[in-house]
Amino acid sequence: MSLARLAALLADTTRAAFCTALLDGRAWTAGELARHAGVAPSTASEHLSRLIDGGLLAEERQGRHRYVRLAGPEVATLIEDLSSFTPPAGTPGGPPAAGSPAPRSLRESTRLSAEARARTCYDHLAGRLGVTVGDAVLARGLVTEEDGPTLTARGRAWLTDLGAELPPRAGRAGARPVVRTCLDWTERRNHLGGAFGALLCRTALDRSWVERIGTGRALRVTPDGERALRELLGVELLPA
Amino acid sequence: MSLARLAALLADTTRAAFCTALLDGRAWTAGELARHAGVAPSTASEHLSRLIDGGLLAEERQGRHRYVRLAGPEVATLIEDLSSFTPPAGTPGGPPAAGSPAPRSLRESTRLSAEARARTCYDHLAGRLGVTVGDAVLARGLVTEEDGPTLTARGRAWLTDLGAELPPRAGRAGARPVVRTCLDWTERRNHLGGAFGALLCRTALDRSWVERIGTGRALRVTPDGERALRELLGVELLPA
DNA sequence: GGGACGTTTCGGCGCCCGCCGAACCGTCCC
DNA sequence: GGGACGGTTCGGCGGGCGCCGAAACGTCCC
Repeated sequence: MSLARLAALLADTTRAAFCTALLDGRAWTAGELARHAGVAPSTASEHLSRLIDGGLLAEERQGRHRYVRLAGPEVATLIEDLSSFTPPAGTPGGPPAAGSPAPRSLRESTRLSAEARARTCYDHLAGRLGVTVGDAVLARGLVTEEDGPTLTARGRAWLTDLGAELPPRAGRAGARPVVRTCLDWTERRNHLGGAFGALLCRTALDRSWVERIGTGRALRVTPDGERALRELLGVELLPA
Repeated sequence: MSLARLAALLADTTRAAFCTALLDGRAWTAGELARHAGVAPSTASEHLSRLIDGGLLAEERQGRHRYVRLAGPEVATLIEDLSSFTPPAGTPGGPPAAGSPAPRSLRESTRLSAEARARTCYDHLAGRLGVTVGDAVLARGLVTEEDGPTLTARGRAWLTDLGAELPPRAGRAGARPVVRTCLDWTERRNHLGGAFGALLCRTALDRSWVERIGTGRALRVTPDGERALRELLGVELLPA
């Protein structure tokens, strides 16, 4: 596949909307995506097939449902890179954004504020929670930003204490970078991505420090989570 | 500009060919690009205007010529990222590649072999020279690949000895990373990019360690360059 | 001034692609 | 079995976009 072909996959507003939606890291059904983008199910179906053929999405069939998700972290990174190339607020999937219509319903509005508080961004933490954790990790010297974000020896030890382990090839040439900064749409500041960010998020979910709210990308911090944040990172969360 | 709009700029084979050509880091005239891509000058003109409007290219008018180049390192990185996403040999701008027609002329063939030996990849070194330098820098501990490529203290000292200086904000959040690996099209291995790679290339050109051959991206290593490589990096170049 | 040349603007053509609705297929559940 | 529902396939429509050639504009050089 050529550069042009790959770009063409993302060059359609509907397909782009699908990909941005899938940036939450979850699997969506074809119908959900169709409604989300405001197109007929038949149209969505065709788009999905093209995105899958192109290797951007992976599918998983369950009964009469067709679940799709981003094919991998590289795809998420690619889409983030492209999106962050042009952040003039108001992009679909972006922040409430001046100039874009205000949320039309109460339901919509609570969803937005929940997502602003804490959510996933592909496979890592975002929203105020993500930015706060990122700041704390930096302040405690677990990660340094000298010469590009890097996990320090201290950070490595911290992970070991935590009982969490990075994938063996993380950071090697061609593999996923250990630490990546990712521009947070709602906070307009960086949060942590990369293998380290993903590991943190996975750990937090595994240990029930955070839970999914409903079917979206929004998260809730549990009491266990608040305690863990305080003890491990010295972070005191503001009340919602 | 939305994700889709940005992608649409690269979703056309002609515009993609322009961008890949411009990855050599030089400024091309509109006519050169038109001939390179095999389209009428009028067509090329329109494409260029769109790419410039979209912020991917920068233009500079000189007399009756319109010179264009990539708007910045971020653009180069973006295009590299997209291209490297799909390296099934035979891509335009890629390696000679099995399945693609062999070079049709002697001129073409010598150009290709010169580029395979040494060339620029946007603003850093590529080809066998680029890969060799990358290996040496790694072997001497100037750069480490633990946890993502990073410049070491030793590398920093080496730069000072050399009298070369990184831009002040390099590596900071949002700024250009100091070291980046970039997949080499001809060698199928990584060479060095990022601010460090660019600095090396600039220094080499400034001090006449390498020279441009003709108007393309190909480079020639000068006798001074061979000496510098030997003394600074312990590299012995193979005869062409 | 005049000719060569690089570039741009404008019409016009043709194709590709995204969209929908209708019909159909599978799965799930009563 | 039958109905509801999610997804897919197909035909057809419309718009956008890339292409070219012709004509015009600017610059450079004789």
